[in-house]
Amino acid sequence: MKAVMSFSHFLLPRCQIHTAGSWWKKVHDFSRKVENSSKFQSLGPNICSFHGFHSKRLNNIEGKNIISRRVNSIGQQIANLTHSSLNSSRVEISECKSVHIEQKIVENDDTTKPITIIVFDTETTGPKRKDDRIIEIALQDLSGGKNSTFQTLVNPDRIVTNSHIHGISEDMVCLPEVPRMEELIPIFVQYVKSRQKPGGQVLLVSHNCKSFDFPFLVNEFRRCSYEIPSDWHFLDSMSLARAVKKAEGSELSSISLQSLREYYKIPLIGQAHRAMADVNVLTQVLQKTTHDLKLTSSSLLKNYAFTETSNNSKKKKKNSR
DNA sequence: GGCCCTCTTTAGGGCCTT
Repeated sequence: MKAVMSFSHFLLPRCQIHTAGSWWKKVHDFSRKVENSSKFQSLGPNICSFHGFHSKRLNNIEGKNIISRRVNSIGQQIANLTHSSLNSSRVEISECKSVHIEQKIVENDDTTKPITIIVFDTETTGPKRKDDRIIEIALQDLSGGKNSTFQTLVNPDRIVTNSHIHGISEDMVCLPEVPRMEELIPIFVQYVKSRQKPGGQVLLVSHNCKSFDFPFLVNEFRRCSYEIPSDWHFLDSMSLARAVKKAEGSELSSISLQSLREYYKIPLIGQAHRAMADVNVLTQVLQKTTHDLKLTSSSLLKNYAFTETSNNSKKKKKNSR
């Protein structure tokens, strides 16, 4: 018999810039909890601190001492920051009340390898992956529970050319208290690891992932001398949307996230093109599409997912033709 | 840029993401 994994839809707080001055404290609290938890310890010592993992790569880069000092001092910064020094919360790791909704995705048959599905979205300074930078990231672990969502603005140290799209301006991100990518990556990786079940797999889902979010993430990781963890699997939900559109009798007009939202009559909570608002929509779109296509989480992983390694191999094959 | 579709595959155009 196939087990059934319920998706939960999380209510606010999510789509807002949250209240005063708690973002570093929340990261700090989160880090401390994760470090102290037996679950986290079981994931391996390299993940247990901000500075511990991928240190070989980090030590090879120019200015390593500066970055190491910054990463190492995050805890101290958190402790030192006062509410009066911050105008708004930039990072949010939240504990949310969950609301069970009807849509479910059929869990994989192979229950020995539980799959953590995390929907994510990024906002950037522009559409060019080589030149532009990430300025906002939001994630939502569909298994729900404590700390199931994560969102943050990111300081890109450059002009934001497309505020008209997402409403994020330089005034909001080019601030000393907003974390830069090199500071955020360890926290980001640690968060994902903390959601991964022991011995399980992780599947990161976004819309247009292959051509947009994934290459942006790869570039940011490389720029900061980190590597995408080899056990991270990615899924582009556009491939599911194409399958739904192609299905007989489908009235889906296009495979954009907006069209999918309208097609499935999903209400928009928050501002479209803000990371967490889009994550909310995609979470529900994913439930609907997997339901329509009768896909299990293991079939998602097997038939639709890719890793950085598999993606590179495919590119090499293509280029060698 | 990657993917899909077609007026195709020795290619070109449109969609999608910001």
